[in-house]
Amino acid sequence: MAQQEAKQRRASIHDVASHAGVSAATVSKVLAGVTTVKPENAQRVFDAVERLGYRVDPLASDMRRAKRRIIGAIMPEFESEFFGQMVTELEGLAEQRGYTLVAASSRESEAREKEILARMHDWRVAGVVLAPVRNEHGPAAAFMKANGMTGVLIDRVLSDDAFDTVSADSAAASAEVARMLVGKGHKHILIIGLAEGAATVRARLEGFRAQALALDPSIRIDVITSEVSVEPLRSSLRDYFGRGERPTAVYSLLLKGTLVALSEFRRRGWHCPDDISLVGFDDAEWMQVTWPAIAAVVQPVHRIASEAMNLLFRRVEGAMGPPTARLEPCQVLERESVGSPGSGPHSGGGDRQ
Amino acid sequence: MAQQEAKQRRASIHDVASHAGVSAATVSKVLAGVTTVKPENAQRVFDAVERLGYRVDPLASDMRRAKRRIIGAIMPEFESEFFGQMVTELEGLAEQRGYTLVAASSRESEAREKEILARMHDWRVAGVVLAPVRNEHGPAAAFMKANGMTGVLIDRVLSDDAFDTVSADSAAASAEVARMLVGKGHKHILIIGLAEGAATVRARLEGFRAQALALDPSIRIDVITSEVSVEPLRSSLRDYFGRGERPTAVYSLLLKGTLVALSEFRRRGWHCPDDISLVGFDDAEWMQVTWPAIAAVVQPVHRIASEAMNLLFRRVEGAMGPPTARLEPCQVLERESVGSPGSGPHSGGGDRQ
DNA sequence: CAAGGACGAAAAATCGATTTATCGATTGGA
DNA sequence: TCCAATCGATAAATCGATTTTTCGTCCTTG
Repeated sequence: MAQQEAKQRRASIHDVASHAGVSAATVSKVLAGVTTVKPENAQRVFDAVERLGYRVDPLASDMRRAKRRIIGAIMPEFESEFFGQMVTELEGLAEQRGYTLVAASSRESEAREKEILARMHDWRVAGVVLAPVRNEHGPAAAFMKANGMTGVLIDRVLSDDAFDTVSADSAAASAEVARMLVGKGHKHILIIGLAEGAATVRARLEGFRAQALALDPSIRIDVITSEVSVEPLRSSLRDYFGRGERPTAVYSLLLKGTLVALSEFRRRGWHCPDDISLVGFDDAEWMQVTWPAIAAVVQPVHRIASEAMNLLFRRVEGAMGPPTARLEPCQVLERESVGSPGSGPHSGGGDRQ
Repeated sequence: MAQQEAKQRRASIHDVASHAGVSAATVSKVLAGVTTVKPENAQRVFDAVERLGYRVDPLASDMRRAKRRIIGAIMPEFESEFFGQMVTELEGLAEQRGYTLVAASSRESEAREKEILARMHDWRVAGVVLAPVRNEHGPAAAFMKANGMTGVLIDRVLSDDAFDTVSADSAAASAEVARMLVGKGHKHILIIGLAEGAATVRARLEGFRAQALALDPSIRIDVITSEVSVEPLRSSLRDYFGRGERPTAVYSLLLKGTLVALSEFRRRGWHCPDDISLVGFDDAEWMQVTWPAIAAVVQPVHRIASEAMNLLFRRVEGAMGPPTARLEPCQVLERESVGSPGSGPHSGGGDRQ
């Protein structure tokens, strides 16, 4: 029954109307749950819907409303666990409310980010969840403002004067990492990160530095950053170690940095935590199955996603008022990659101290 | 200029028409590149478009065509590198052709997979790229057939009687792994995998077994599979080692299995490749920065994605003919996790041999 | 000079739903 | 008994494009 006509063309609201012996307007009202329809007619509509296997065409349905039931999501990439989980969460939450999520990857390019946003504006999306490539002051956010779009900024942002923001509490998490490392007796720590991720990465850096120095003013903290990509970071790190610098711990402010640090350790034959300790911002599944397991800061993906969607839908429904800036707490997982300096077989206090 | 009216409502084709002093139909034709328009009028249209910042509304534009410029993508998950890259690739390819990609995660559930598909059918997508949870014979593919949808199946499929399929050449890659392990002298090899991924995983298994036995008929190959999830696999593996089984190499047919194997090695304090060798199907960035780097089969994500899109668009444009089944070659990366049996310090031939 | 094309553009139909305006029938009150 | 209010449902307008049809000119030709 439903099989044969499926091959042809799908039933429209008019087909349902004629089968039920009512007008299309009545069908629309019945399906919208309006009560001013005679129960008998409503039943005939439901029967016809059932018989024809009718389903509302979301595209046609959205035509007549100003805000369409589409949410856009723009992430810098999909390849990492963090953003992968984020998209999964956002998609589920959008679907729960009857919205369709259109996700796109800016591939770490601000130009592309803006283009995608323009295309989403063409679609007249109800709202956008944007994880900016750089920070909240980029061209994408500006475009959203200029065009009166509603949206929420996540991840690489701290606060904004136009949009709600939701991020992991990088500073607090970094302070906890500092307590952990200083508590273990580390007095020379290297921090690696990208300068580009401005707001958030700076928060991670400052959160760590402030806490570490408060605990031990004599501590030495070196910082290596790269402007844009990861590769310069790798060579800087190589130079740094090549100069004979021997920090007893490394704190990476981003996942790719953790990988770079690990591969440099490999090159030099250093082992964690005997030769050097390592903590990374951002957790990944593999980190707990390696020798040693890598200590990491876990971002609350689920909370960030659901808070972002809550805030977004509040705005979509017309909520006014100043933008809010939320920080969700992270969890710091202490694993085997962190030890006390000088406790390993190779030991070595380095050239300083 | 463009700023102020942006806040209000966007310019429609009729606004452009009246500004240019022509009809909406003419505007549509000019933008579609029809040549039967007087150059003078065409210029006026372009000017008006420029002045108003007009952009076609894709939703309204799609209303009148049977096949809409939307492509659906359904993946079992977004969290792994493979599917993350896949979505990125697919999105880029769809965009190149002026299509919008709507991606959704089936979260490894066939029921959800079918629901998503039904929703995409509601959107009247031009085509679907489906990476089925289980294989090509699931309810999702059946739904697509029953509803006359056009689509391409990827990844966990071998061939289908209705849809084009594109997968990594699992069998060939596994044969190469077999050559590698047997060549190193391994005579007792354990294979772990999920039974569920039927077609592909079976191809990986058989591809390995056939080649290994061809090279050395006396070789012992044990197989541990779990029906659905990874956890049973973990406990089976634990039991297996607990019984005193000591294969000299493990070949994992899927990424999660590689993680499980690594974590079991960890529990027992075994090191690669001294105590046991390890090869995994599917590569990940972290695998080359661990001690040791993990040997892996790399799937040609880029080729799979672009082949899938090529085939899909060919069908969207009306191409007929029997479905094709493509297998794209993988690359096997031999890394430090693979050695010769008995060469390590702990050595140990196990209880058999 | 009238009929037949050719050309360019406007008018109108269409896609599939939602929403507003309208209409007919029933009911109530004066 | 007549007008007004109420109820339920239909007709029509709308959303923003595309596509088909129609229409008016100008040109050509017998």
